[in-house]
Amino acid sequence: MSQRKNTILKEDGCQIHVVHFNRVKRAWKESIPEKDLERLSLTYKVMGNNTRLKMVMALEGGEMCVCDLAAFTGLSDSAVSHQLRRLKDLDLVKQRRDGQILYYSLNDDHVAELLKIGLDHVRE
Amino acid sequence: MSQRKNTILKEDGCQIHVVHFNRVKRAWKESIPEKDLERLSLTYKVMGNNTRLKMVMALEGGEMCVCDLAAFTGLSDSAVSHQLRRLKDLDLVKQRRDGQILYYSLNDDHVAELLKIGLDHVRE
DNA sequence: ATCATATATGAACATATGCTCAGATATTCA
DNA sequence: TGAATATCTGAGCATATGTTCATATATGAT
Repeated sequence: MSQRKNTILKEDGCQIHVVHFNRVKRAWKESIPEKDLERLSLTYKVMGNNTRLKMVMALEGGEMCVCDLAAFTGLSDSAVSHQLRRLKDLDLVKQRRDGQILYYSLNDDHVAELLKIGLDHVRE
Repeated sequence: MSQRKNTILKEDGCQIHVVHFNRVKRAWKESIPEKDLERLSLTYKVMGNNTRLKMVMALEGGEMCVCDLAAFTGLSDSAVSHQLRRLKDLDLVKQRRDGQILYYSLNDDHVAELLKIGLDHVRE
């Protein structure tokens, strides 16, 4: 294995400098479609915020409505509603209407699994 | 269960309006320490970015050095180095030096698990 | 219908984030 | 030792993000 950077001329004419071009090629070949990557990173990103993460963790204990989550987080109903929409856009939570009240809950158990593994990691 | 907002006077003197105060109290009681939450949300946040996520997924296939990751992502060595530091600060990756070359790899299998569950969720 | 309640939405603004660039470290080799 | 290579770091800047505020929509009660 070479221990020095090699200059590679890619098909598109660009020059790059790498130590292990075979590893780069493998990574390219194994990489998932850009669209999937985009959605995956959005999924982590949406959990990667104190407010939203608090909300998601609260919903682990059962469904709650917007104003409950606002009281819980100490934010305005509006702020909570904005964040709930982001969580819903990525299918992390779902909603159920009962009259004027919208009840939010975790969408599936992937979310709880992500929380569990994340916590395991943080506490290791 | 009441279907109307109730006005609650908290111990700190603040008034809040909630439908289900018991649920809010339970969520408070079950919530994790702020410091853990902060680190947990940082962990998701650091994965919630296209560049860093690409890098982490590439490292699933084995260790790579900075310039390999730069070539893989199409970014500068500097940009990659900055992002690797963020990943390392949260113990998502570790490094090993061999001469001038620093090899980065996934720190533990929590990372791979997070990737797997995230992908399951996105592809559901 | 009209009004009150619960939630959603868009604009605006302050802060955070990601990249680039210039220069600093660290390691190897002559 | 000094030059070359690989990576790191801090500042700066353009863009993204999170909250507030004002207002809109949806449901229920009178």
